[in-house]
Amino acid sequence: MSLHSPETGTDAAPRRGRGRPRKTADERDDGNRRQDLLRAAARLFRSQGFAATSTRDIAAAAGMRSGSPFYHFDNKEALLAVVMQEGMESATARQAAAMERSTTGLRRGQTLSAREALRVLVRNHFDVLLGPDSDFIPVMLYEWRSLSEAQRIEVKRLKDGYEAVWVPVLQALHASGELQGDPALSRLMIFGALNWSVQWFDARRKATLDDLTEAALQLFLKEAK
Amino acid sequence: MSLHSPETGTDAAPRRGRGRPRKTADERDDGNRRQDLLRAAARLFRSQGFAATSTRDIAAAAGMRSGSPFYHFDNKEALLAVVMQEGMESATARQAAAMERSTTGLRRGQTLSAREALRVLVRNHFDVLLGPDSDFIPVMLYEWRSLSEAQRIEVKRLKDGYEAVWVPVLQALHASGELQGDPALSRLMIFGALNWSVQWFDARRKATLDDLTEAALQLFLKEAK
DNA sequence: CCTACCGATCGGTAGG
DNA sequence: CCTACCGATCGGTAGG
Repeated sequence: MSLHSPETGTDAAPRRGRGRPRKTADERDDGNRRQDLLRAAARLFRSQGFAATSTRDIAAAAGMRSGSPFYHFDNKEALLAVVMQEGMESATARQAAAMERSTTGLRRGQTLSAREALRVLVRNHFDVLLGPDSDFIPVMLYEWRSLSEAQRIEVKRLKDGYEAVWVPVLQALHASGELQGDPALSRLMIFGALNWSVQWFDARRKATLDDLTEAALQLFLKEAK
Repeated sequence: MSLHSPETGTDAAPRRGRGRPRKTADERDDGNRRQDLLRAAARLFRSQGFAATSTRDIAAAAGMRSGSPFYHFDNKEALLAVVMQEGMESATARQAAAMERSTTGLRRGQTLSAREALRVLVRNHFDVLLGPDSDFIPVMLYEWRSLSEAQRIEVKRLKDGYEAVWVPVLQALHASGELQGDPALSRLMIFGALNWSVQWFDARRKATLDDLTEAALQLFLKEAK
C-alpha cells in the first residue's frame, strides 16, 4: 500500500500548490526505512522475480519516490544481495534457536535422536519457506542467477552454514539405516523436496506445515534397524 | 553464435554499400527458422530468465535482426508459452515411449512392477530435465509466473497429462507399503526432489543420471512388505 | 524476414 | 529522502 498516488508519466509531475502531504511522525525516518525497502523488495522479488521488478515498484511499495532507494542502496543488485543475506542470517538464527529449544526440553542425560533432530530441522525449514515473513529465503532460492559472482560467494557461505547443521544429522540417520543411499545426494534431494513447496503450497488449503513435515519424514526415512 | 555482427546503438546503423552478406542456401527458410527461435529462446530463458532476456538477444542467437521474431510470434509471451508447450509435448511423448519400451521388453504374461515403473519414470524425467536438448522443461518449471492466466491453463493441462502417468504407479507403491504417507504429498515432494536437480546438477561432475535415479529410489522407497 | 523507427520504461544521478 | 532529469534499452510495428 503506497502512501502516495502513483507517479504518472514522467515522475516530474508538476503538483505545485500545497504539494504532497507531510509524513506523520511515526512514518518518518525511525531508521527503519531501509528495512521497509528490504521487505518490499523481498515481497516483489518473490512474486514477480528480480528482473521483472522495477526499483520504482519497490520505492512505491515502501512509500517512497523513484530515486530514493538509491539513497539506501548502491544499486538494484545490492538490494537483492542484502535481501538474501538478511534472509539467510535470520533463517540460520531461527534454526539454531529451534534446535536449542528441542535440546533443552530433554531430561538430563537424554539426547535428541537423529530422527527427532531431522523433524525439527524440516519443520523449521518449512516455516522459513512458507511461514509469516517468508519472502527472503524463496528469493534466495529462486533468484540465484541474478547475483553477481562476488555476491554469490558471500551468499553461498551463509547457505553452507545453514546446511552444515543438517550434515551430521543425515549422517547419523544413514549410519542407522534410516536413510539410504549416498548422503550427499540425499541431502540435495531432500532440500529439493522441501524447497519445491514454495511452488505449490497454498496456506488457504487444509495441509498445515506440521502435515508437510510428517509427510516428508515418512517419505524419506526407513525404520531403524 | 550470431551470423551478424551485433547491432550497435540504434539498430538503424547505416551500413550502406554492399550490405550484409546473403544467407547461404541451407540457412535460408527451410521452414525451421521458427524452431531456431524456439531453441534459442529456451536456452536464454533457462540461463537468464524470461524477463532478463530481450527479444533482441533471442533474435541475435537465431541469426536474425531485432524485429524478426515478431514475424513468427505475436509477442514475447507467446514465445515463452510455445517453448513450454512444445517442451511438455515432447516430454510426454518421450515418457510414453520409455514406458512402452520397458513393457515390451518383458516376457509374455509378465508385468512391469511398480518399482520398475517408477525407475523408468524417474530416469526419463532426469533425462528430460538434464539431458541433451533439455532447456524447455526447466523453463516451464521456473518461469511459470511469467505466463498469462490463459496460457497457464493450457500449460497446466499438458503438465497434468504428464503427471497422470505417475499417479497409478505411486498408488501401487503406497498399497504395497513401499511408499509411505499421503500419496498426493509424496508426489509433490518427489517432483520437488527431482526438479531441484536443475539447480545443482553439473554434467561435468562424476554423478550420472543413472546414479541420480538410483539415489532417488533409495531415498523414497521402502522394502516391500 | 529486414529497415527504420516509436513510445514507454528503466536504472541511476546531481543537487538540494 | 525528493525533484527533475538523462541515456540506454526494450517490446513492438509499418512498410517493403
